[in-house]
Formats: sequence, C-alpha cells, structure tokens
Amino acid sequence: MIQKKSTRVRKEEIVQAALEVVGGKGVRALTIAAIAATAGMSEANIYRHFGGKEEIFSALADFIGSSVMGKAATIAAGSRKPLEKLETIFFSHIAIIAEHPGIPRFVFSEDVLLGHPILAKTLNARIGNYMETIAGVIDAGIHEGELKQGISPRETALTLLGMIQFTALRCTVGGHACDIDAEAKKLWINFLTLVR
Amino acid sequence: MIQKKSTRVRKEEIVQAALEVVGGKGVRALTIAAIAATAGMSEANIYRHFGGKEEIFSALADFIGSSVMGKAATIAAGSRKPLEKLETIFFSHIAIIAEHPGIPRFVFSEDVLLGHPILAKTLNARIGNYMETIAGVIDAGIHEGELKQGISPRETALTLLGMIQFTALRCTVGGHACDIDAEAKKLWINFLTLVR
DNA sequence: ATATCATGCGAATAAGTATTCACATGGAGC
DNA sequence: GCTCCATGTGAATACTTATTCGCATGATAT
Repeated sequence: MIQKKSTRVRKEEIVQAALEVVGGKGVRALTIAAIAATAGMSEANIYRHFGGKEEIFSALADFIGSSVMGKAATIAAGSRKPLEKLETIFFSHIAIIAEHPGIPRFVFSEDVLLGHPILAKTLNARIGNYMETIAGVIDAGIHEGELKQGISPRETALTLLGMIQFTALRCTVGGHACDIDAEAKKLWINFLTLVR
Repeated sequence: MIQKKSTRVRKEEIVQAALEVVGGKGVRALTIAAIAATAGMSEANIYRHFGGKEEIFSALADFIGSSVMGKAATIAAGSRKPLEKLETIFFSHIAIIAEHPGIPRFVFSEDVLLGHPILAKTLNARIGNYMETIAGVIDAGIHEGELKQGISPRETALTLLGMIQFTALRCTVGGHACDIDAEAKKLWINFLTLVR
C-alpha cells in the first residue's frame, strides 16, 4: 500500500500522470490502467479522487488551459514592442510543447474533438481567444510600422498557429529525428522575412 | 445475405467504407464493426478479404497516397508559372480535404503515427516528398521573380502546409460552423501578401 | 444439372476497458 | 493509546473490440 495523501494532492498527481501518458503514448493510450501505473497507484484509487474518465479529461483540459493558454495573454498585455511580444509568445509556445508533447496532442486529439463535444467546445473557445490575442498583437505591429501594411491580422495569426501546430505534429512523432527548437528557429526567421 | 462479389471489389468497398467512417467519426471509431456496418456486410466477411485491421490500415494508406499525394507532383511538373502552380496545389488540397475529411484525419491521427510505426514512416516519407515538391515550386517562383527574395523555400512550404492542416483541423470539428473554402480563400490571399 | 469453392454469416472466444464493491489500513484528532 | 473515516486495493462486472470457426450459399466451370 502506498502512502496516503489528500485528494487535492492525488488529483494533481493523476492529472500529471495523465499528461505524461498522453505525451508518451497518445490519447488513445490514456486508459485508467495506464494512468494508475504511471501515477503508481491502483486503478480503483483513481475513482476515489475522480468520478470517472470524463472528469479526468476535464481536469486535464483545465490544467492545460489555465497553465498554458493564459501565458500568451500575459505577454500580449505587456509593454514591449509587438514584434518582440510575438516572438516571445511563439518561442514560449514551442518550449511548452517541447516539454509537454501531451499538450498539443490532447488539445488536437480526435478523442477530445470528436468524443467529448463539451470539452471540445471549451477548448475551441480557448484556441479562438488565443488566436485573437495574437491577431491583436499583429494588428498593433502593423500600425506601429513593425509589420508591413496589407497583411490580415487574423489570417496571419492562423498562419503562425498552423506553423506551430504542424511543427509540433511532425516533431512529436517518433521515427525521423526532429529538433523542434531548431525547426522553430528557422521557421521564425522565415516568418519575419514574410511579415516585414 | 448480400450479393457475392470478388475480393478485388470487396477490398475497394471496405477501404471506401473505412475512409467514410474516419471522415465521419474519426480513426478512434474505425472498428471492424463500424466498417462492416458502413460497407453493408458482416464483420466476419471483412476477414474474408483482409487479414486483419493492420491490412486495412495499409490499404487505406495506399489509397490515400496514390490517389491524393501524387496530384501535387503532377501539377508541379506542369508548364504553368510557379505561383499559379502553388495556387492550384493549395486549392486542390483544400478541395480534397473538404470532400474527404477522413484523409487528413487518418494521415495525422495518433493511431497511425503512434500505433502503426511502419505506416507512420511511409506516410512521413510521403509528406516529406510533398513538402519538397512545394519547396521546389516556391524556389522556382523566387528565381522567376514572382515571389520575393530572401524567403526560404523549405520553411515557406512548411508554413503553407501548416496553414492547410490547421484549417482542416479547425473546420472538420463539429460545433463551430466553418466554411473551409471561404477560410482557404482568405488564407491564400493573405499568403500572397506575405510572399510577394 | 451439378459439383465446387470462393464468398458470406451467426455465434463463440479472448483480450482490453471503465467502473463498482466489499474489505483493509493508516493517520489525524481525542 | 484509541477511534474513525478518508484513503487504498484486489476482485468482480459489464461492455467493447478483434478475431476465429463451423456452417450456408450461390456463381461458375464442366
């Protein structure tokens, strides 16, 4: 029998274990058994702290949302120049993905998007906010003359997000070695060439 | 009992049914039962024509690869101007995704990328070729003066692919209505502003 | 016409999954 | 030290899924 801990602590451990499972083997492998094994506890104990798998999914979504997506808003609200903000947002997003491959995998997983409609709606809204935050920064950059005239903030933000997501996808797949940081750097330099 | 047909015909029907299932409910829902129901035959009959699920996955990957990815190469080999080629490739890719949402879902699904390593390797190689094809067209565009100097063909190709993939992802998710053709058009116009 | 064999199917099997339950236990408060 | 309840667990349950098997049948070659 493992040491007893409070539900508050166990919940965090379970969510972290779930994120680890997703990062390592995908949402498909996110079974109660896998979470229990990773967290080092029995399957039944999972149910002592969560009502079921749905609740774990929600908790994971909350964790990702509050700890990650909020960061961009903070950066965007800062006082630096738009292009600098954009760069910071881009590279912190990449860093987070590199450290927790489970995050993009969870957010863009079929299981969530097709299997948990309510969660999908929440996550979609968050992505929408994220996109608007970036679009706002781009818009400011255009008006301040850092970015060239004529580009559309919304579409450019989508382009940037697509770039990030595609890189995450390509790099978090085993088989072909892929240095996500190096890739990101090259993509960013090229992005600068495109938007200026 | 349904009408008897040759294995060759049944294989095609099964692959098409599989693609339909993926397009409608995702790779997660790609069960033998779902394929059988969609194709209008018994589950046992599936095994009359395919050795197992692995073989169906391979056949689906072959179908997608040969019928879709090859199109870009054909366009690229044509005699039109680079920018025109790029536009044609972009919009035919979008059209194919709009018609068969199962294609991007399958190619970028966790189940394939993490659960079928051999298939993942094959598909990765195909995506790599696709990317190089596009990079080649972009390179030509730069040299012919249609695209601005200084941009990197490879990274710009990745940006374009990311744009397509991100749009496909956002639009093939139920909940928020999303006109993929309209989105694509806006993204393309903005892309032109970026690369010229 | 009929024999044959590829094609088709219902039922059974085996493995995996989420969830529940009866019982164990250890730490916090007395 | 004792009690009690939150925490922890192995076993049981109900369901899904992939796969196999014995048997049915109908198209086709002779």
